[in-house]
Amino acid sequence: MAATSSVRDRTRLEIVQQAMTLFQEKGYNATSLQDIATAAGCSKATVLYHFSDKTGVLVAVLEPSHAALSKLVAEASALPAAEAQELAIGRFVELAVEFRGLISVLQDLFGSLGEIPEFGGLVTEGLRLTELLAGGTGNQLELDVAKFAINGLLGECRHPGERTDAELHELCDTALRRLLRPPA
Amino acid sequence: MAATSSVRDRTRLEIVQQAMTLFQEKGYNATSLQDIATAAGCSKATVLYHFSDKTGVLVAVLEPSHAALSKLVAEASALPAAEAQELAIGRFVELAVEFRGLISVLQDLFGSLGEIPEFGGLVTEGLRLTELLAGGTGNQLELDVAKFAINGLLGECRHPGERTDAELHELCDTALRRLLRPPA
DNA sequence: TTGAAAACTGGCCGACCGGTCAGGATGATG
DNA sequence: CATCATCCTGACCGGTCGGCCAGTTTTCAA
Repeated sequence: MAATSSVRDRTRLEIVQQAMTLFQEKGYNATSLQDIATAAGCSKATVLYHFSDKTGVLVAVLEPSHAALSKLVAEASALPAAEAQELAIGRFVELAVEFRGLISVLQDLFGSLGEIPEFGGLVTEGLRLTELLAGGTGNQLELDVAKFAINGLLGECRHPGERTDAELHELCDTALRRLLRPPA
Repeated sequence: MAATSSVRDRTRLEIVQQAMTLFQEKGYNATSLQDIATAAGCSKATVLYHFSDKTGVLVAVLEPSHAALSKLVAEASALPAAEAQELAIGRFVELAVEFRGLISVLQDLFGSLGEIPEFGGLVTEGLRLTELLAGGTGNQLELDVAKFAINGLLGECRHPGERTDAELHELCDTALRRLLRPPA
């Protein structure tokens, strides 16, 4: 009974999907509410009827990937350092490939992400992921290299097409394993 | 006789310097012509008197770093692959540190850089740098890893303060040398 | 000193932005 | 069929943006 797709749900879904596409193509800031509304086949006012404001649309677009990241960090955190690093590398690469289109959206907002309360957790989990990738050592250089790795990976996923998922996966896996030293 | 700083040159310089600071602090898109004018102590119309449009200010701000990149690419291109790679790594790291503040500006514009004619050369030279860093091999994976490296380095230079130039230099050098295999 | 060229500015314009609101259309329920 | 909540929209608002232009001020050489 809960699975019936109400009119509400259908419209919301259409808005979120079209917004996701536009955010990936033009970036969050360069996409207007009118753009989203036109693509979704409704009026700008309708978008704002379903979402509190433009940020609300962004939160909905990013929700699945955010949840996946949270899950990864939680699982890896429960493991010893060495296994946690191994798990983090493998699953993070998978995640990056799966959500490759959304990554440019994130990069577009890196400076202002912290200012949106809904994304406080995302920032925290990003930092936690850095530690996991660094292999649990407190070594500052290794931590910074891990951040370097994340940046490289995020940047690499930006340019669309041209690369299959398999190719992207191999590239990210290779680069991460060259960069990240196993923990001492 | 050519070195006398005319009124024109003094105002232009002030505008460019203030614009550079603002672009670094808030990003290009988030900085308005009025912001630049206020910081430079003149009116918005004056900014547009000295520069054709907002893009013109950006071109002037980026000109020194663009020139430095061109020089690096030109010098390295004249060398055999192995020496070219070595030179490219060392000098590119130095460049990144020297212009670290401007890098966030570049990243802010990565999607739209190609649309500005003045920056066509910059994009071309970025691609050429990729080849040089990859060690001249046609190997696609190594080329992609080189791009990965550039992205990581650019991303790492974004966050201001906190890291001294020396620390940033060490980090970038370490990461690049781990990532980039010497040519076969 | 003077007059033309260079430098500068206030005020204005059209476009677009995110967001609000009163009211019309639609669909489920009795 | 009537009713009422849900869904949706056109019109509008205050604000910011990049850019333009007519006209004033400053500079500087003759």
